[in-house]
Amino acid sequence: MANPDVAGTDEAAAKPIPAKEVTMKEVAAHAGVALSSVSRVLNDHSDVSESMRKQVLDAIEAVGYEPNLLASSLRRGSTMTVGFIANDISNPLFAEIAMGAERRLNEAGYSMVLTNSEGSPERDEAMIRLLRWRRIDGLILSVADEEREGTLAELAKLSEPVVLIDRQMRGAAEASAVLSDHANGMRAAIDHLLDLGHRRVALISGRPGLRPVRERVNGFKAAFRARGLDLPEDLLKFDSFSATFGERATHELLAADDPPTAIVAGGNLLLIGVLRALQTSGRTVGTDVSLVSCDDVPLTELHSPPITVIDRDAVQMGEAAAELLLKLLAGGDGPLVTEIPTSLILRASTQPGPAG
Amino acid sequence: MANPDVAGTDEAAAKPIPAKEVTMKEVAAHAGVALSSVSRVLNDHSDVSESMRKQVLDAIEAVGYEPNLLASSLRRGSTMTVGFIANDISNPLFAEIAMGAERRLNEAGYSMVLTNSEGSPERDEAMIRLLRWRRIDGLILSVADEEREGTLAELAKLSEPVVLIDRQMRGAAEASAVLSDHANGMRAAIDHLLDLGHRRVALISGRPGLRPVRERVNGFKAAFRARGLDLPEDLLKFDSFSATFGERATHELLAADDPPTAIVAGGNLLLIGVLRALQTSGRTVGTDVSLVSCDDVPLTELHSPPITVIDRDAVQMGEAAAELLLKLLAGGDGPLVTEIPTSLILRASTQPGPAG
DNA sequence: CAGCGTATTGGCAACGTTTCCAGTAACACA
DNA sequence: TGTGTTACTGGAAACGTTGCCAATACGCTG
Repeated sequence: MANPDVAGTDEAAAKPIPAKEVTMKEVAAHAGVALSSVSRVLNDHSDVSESMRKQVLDAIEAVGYEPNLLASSLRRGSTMTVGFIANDISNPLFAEIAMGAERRLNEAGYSMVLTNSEGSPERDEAMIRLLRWRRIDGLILSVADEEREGTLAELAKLSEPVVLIDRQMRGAAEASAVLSDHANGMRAAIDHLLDLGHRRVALISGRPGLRPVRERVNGFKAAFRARGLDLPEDLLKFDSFSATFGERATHELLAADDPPTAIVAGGNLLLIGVLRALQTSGRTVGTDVSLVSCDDVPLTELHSPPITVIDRDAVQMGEAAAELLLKLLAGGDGPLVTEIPTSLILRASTQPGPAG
Repeated sequence: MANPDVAGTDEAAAKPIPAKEVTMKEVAAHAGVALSSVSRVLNDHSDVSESMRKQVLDAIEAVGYEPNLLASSLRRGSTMTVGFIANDISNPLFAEIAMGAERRLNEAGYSMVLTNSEGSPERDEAMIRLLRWRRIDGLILSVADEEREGTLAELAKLSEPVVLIDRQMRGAAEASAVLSDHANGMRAAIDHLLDLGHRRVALISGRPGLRPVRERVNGFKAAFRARGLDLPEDLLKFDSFSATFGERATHELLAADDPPTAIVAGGNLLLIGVLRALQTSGRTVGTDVSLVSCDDVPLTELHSPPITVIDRDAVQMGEAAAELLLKLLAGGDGPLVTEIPTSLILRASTQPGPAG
């Protein structure tokens, strides 16, 4: 009576028919065999006769059976699922990392659950917890805040293997990670600018709470120190990795008494802000102000003039992360670390400076 | 004896201790109550005394209980999970749609599983199947091929609600969808170019197998027809939505006898190819060839000259998709369709043409 | 012909939840 | 004191799998 008109009418029922799920039990009944035999066929067990296999497969076909991965995972204790927490999927860089990771994981039979923390540490925590409750087999993540206690606590409760992307966390000497060599990349970029005669070099970046920032600052400092030059402390601007901050910081820098002759933008969103600011303040990239950005995106290549960048292979980072995780899942013991190189791509946005 | 040294040694064991999972059973035992009471507390059932609630919550705290969502979902018959299949996460457009959808779904207590078909219809199918087997409660997707039989078949087997993003599928009059109004956007863009005096207008796009392409072509034709002008059939190039095709098509167009004076790129990847080709062939955007692209990305705004685009709010599309799905999940009956408007953003890449 | 290994199959107890149904105690009322 | 009601609690059966163990049949050896 819940479904008075189940029979007959070919008019599509308003409410989808509850449609009792077809289970292995129905398959077994239809084939006239035991439940366990169906299971054996489905899992390619060795002790299955050819006739049994055929009988069961036919029955599966006949009744339209579809496995229930929830039940299977519950029983097996493994979900064949890996979580991926990105702090901003809309950033093409992360998207590429995710792609690389997913491709490799799929090859190995795992599927990937991608979630977005939108740069919020609270969401990081919530996502880790949720994925843990869903019993993922492993986790790849790039936390929004390396210092956050809550995140560390949530991770500590996770007994499955974890691989960090470009992050290092305290009390997690045991954490596996894929790290890109930002320090050397930045070192090369600053050397290049210094060679061109620039001395007033600005760096606009997110907060040093994150490894990429720390490493880049290290590279930055190293380059100046190596030549016995003073660090232009007043030109280092740290806040968020956003376009709005990039714009604000650039305006501040340009308005100062002794403005920079070169600017390094620490990410593709920051770059957008920097370019906007340069444009509205009427400066020309290259001739008025030299410019270096981090990570190669379409904009850097197609801008006029094209923009010099510190690049790295994001897809490769994702693949490497998946690779490490798979090793750990196979029982390998960590921590495992892969370092991804960076390279400096020279373009017309970097031109000789005052002393050059 | 599987774990001879479980006790005592604080030296971290090489293999993580199997760590028998803490279940509701342990909570019940520790609190000295029945399993069902623990469940009632956890699910905020009405008939629970205050003392019982406290007792159970304390026990949960004490034994460090964590819910097993697999078991819960199996029993309940609902996973509170929605699948999202994108055909290219690395495209910022899809990333924004995904963000919008996830945000809205999270508010409603659902979590989103994002997967990437990388533009492959086979992967589309595999993903739909996998998500079905994982017993998702609903699906948002943008298929790679609207005609593909296999995809239709997989979708037909899915009894949960589905919302398409910018797609229309045969035999799925019953499919809910979020559609953007590409036809009017393109119509406006072409009108604009015709007003400027362009007659030789080229369109570079993916294959007409996808709704956005069909709709744009409709808008394109409508604009010409409305003025009694002949359609420049030779300037319509359809293949893939890739940068390489954009580049190849542009070279072909420019090399022809009567090259276009304006080009419309049907997507942000195509645009990259078009710009590369224009650059290598020494044409200046705006003065030599007018240019219109679809979807506003950083590159279009910051290019010199800035590029005129047919824009739409991608985040809003994602939110709308989630909204529709939530209505369907709440028992509303479909099909539901939301149309998202497009708008033409005029920039310097479109300049007067020969007849203007 | 008894005995035994081999190959295959069936039965059943898990996995960790939720939910229905009964049961209990306390209490008020007649 | 018996009865009905209310407010809670416990027990047990699901949900759809998998994997262990026992059971069966068969062919072969001694």
